[in-house]
Amino acid sequence: MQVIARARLPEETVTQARFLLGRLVVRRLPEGLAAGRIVETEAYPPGDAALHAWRGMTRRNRSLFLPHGHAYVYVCYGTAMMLNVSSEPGGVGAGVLIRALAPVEGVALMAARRPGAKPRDLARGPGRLAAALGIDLALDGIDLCRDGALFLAEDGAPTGEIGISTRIGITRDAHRPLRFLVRGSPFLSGPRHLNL
DNA sequence: TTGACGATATACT
DNA sequence: GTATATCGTCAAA
Repeated sequence: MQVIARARLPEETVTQARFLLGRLVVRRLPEGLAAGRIVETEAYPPGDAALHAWRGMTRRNRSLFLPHGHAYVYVCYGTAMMLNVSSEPGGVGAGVLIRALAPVEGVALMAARRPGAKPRDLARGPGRLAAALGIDLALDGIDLCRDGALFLAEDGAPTGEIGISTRIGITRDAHRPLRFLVRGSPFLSGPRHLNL
């Protein structure tokens, strides 16, 4: 398992969203290591009306304007935390939402943070994934291309076939095919008919 | 299996 | 006051 260096991570938003499929999100918790393989992402490229940075920088979305490979963590609907990877050069403001993980390591640690959840549901959905890995606002803005509390890694495993669909839960620019997924994964969120 | 609903942080009208 | 990149719970079918 190797940390993904910034030079290896694609800068362009859609390219990065596809690249991240099959890669690992690694979290260092006090109790130990927890990691999951990314099976679902959504791209929010520059100019997209559903992108938080669309109307400019605010205190919440400022991490989107960091150079590609930094974490943008925010609270959605007051209760769920969302993990994004910033994309594009510094100052542009764009990112990729991580929507679902296949648990790989530290499954017991994730289960402890998601009481009552079935193994398949541990990190199925952006809010669930963040809860399972103990991701909170303290991690907003950290560099995901360096070994630390939270980072991206790869282990050379084949990604599998990639499927494409419209994004979930948005209204503006809802028709754009910017959701990417690993076909056939049991850990995908969203309605089945979108997971082809 | 599907659909409605409330919780509630942040931004915008 | 209204909208939102969600989730868990509950009820009906």
